[in-house]
Amino acid sequence: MENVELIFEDKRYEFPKSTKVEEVIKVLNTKRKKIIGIALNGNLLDFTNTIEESGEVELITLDDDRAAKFYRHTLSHVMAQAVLRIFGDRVKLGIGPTIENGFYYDFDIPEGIKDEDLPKIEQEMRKIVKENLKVERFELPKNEAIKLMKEKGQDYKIEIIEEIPDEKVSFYKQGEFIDLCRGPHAPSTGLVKHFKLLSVSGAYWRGDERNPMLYRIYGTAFANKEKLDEYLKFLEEAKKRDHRKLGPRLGLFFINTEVASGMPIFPPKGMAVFNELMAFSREMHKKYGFVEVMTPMIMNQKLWKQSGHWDHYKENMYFTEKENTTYAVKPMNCPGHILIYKSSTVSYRDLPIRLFEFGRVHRYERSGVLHGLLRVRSFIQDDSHTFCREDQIEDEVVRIVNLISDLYKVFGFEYRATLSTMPEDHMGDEKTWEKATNALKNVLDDINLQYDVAEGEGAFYGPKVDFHIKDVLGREWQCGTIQLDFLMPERFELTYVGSDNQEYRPVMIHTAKYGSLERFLGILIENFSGAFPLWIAPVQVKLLPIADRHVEYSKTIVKKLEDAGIRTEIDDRQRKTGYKIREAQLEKVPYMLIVGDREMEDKKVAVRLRNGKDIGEIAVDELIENLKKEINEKLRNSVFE
RNA sequence: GCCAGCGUAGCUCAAUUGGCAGAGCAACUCAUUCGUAAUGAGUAGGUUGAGGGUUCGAGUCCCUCCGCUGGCUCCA
Repeated sequence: MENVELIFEDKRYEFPKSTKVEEVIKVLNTKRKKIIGIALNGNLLDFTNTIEESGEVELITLDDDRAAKFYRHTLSHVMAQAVLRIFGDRVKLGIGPTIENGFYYDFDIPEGIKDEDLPKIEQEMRKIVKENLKVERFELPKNEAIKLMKEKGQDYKIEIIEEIPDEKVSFYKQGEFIDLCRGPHAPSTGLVKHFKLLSVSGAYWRGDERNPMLYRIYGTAFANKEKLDEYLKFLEEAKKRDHRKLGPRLGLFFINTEVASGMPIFPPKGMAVFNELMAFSREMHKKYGFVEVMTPMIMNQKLWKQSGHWDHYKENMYFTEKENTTYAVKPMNCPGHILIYKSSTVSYRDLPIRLFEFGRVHRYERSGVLHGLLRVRSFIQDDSHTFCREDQIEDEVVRIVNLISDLYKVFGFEYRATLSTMPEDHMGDEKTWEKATNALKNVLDDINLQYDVAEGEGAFYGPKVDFHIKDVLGREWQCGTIQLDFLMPERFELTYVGSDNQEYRPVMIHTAKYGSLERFLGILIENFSGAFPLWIAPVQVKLLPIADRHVEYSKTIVKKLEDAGIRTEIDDRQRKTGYKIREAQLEKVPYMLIVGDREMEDKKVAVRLRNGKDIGEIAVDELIENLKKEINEKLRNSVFE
């Protein structure tokens, strides 16, 4: 019989091929407790798997990060088992995978699941954990597997089995519960004690809204109680940083949902932040060779028919009518920029032409998807369109990637890049799409930018590279985007004159860097929990005179700071200093300047930071110099720290 | 849009089984002139998201609509 050779902690072991992992662990392990599985050459295997290849083995104990894959998966089965016990056999199972920080399972239940059912299900789950059921695995040929699922009335499972290409499929069994599953799983239900069910929601079967809606229960689970509590506490803390709470409280924005859902309104403080963000983006665009333009908000629908929006984007557009003519409120800025390109004859010497606009766009979004500033119906994009020759694509895309990464660096944001390919609903032929997609792919590979591929997620006119940033709960939001487009130049018959005096077709690169300024601001609020870096803080300095007799001197300081271009306020109300400090701190004002008799005497100010640090007395000129440095260099921390 | 939950003063939250809508903070007035996270007293603030129904009586029970939250779908 064939043997396999395993290396474990520098020692060699031999086993007959196809030995069960459970047996291997018995031999390898002497003392370790709570072993949940192994990694063989980095692949996760549970107790029920067999060893089919030689290689290096690691034991995975419950506290190993990789253990979560095992016990969360098992918990989704435990949850399904509990649901079946409570609601009976008419429950049909959908899918039940692990996710970041937890797991879920989708159920088809005639009477539905309500929030109040969760404690009941959780209780039954704890019973199953207590029963400490052994988790077993078996394989069946597909036709027998289908027969088994038919007996159990599990229609959705049959659908899945039919699509599995392998000859055999695997099942996992614990007590009376059997589920089609690839694994891996914990060795028994007794090992997975620290969990909590979080919410119920609807989810279409296979994510398609033409399919029936199933009930999805989300849960979270960790290796020990401390980690579970820590995560639950994190969720609580995250709520406090939610931009939808913080933003209005800090006077940054609000949304009047009765009048205009998804259309944020910006009072002075929000506008101050907005202006800084725009000024910075403007500066960067200039540095990277873009020129700023402006185009109308409302244009004749025939423009949108020509661009392809009418055929592929109509559902997301707002329309208005006057004098028997239909106009569209722009959902994108590209057609406007195309008009600018077409307004003169372009020579190959003029290319690339890089047009840039802070364009306000309106897009109809279904009511259920709106989310504070992160998902709105009206927003400003720092949008640009580069018109260039095909041989210039690479340079231009690299230029934009650099611009985006320079921009994000200042905020300290990490991003994830994705390459989105041709969607179902698209313009143009597949050959053009392939050309465009490969062009983008080549650039990304050349500059060594890591990315995931998002199949079918491209824009209707071309493939794109998106930059995603996380919010406070770890949800990712698409911000920057680079879209390569061979099709709109075609539809608008854009041309340039080559050196041979012939006409050629340019290529368009659509991009947004922040993406939507609204969305970017929302993410900023959450990431800094409202305590912005000095350069974007709406109020940068607040004067806090101790008594009325200090107000006049304080106002001379306000004047000095304002003259230096620093956004300054004074709190000259008749309140105690402690009260004023508390308020300024809750407003997250970066610098509080306290002025009393001592400071007036010394011709100085006492500086306090919003984190509570007392910097002591400083001369105003020296303070201004330091603040200017902090602002100009866009530092994220105080120069006094 | 779909599934589930929620909607009381500007904000945070109370209101036994259906039985007189209330508190803190904020606002306003007055007093207080105060040193690193809340000075005191007083005043005002509401068609309980909207509309309909059941009832002697509805914030509370039922229906419809609007909005929000978590997901799904869609997307910057």
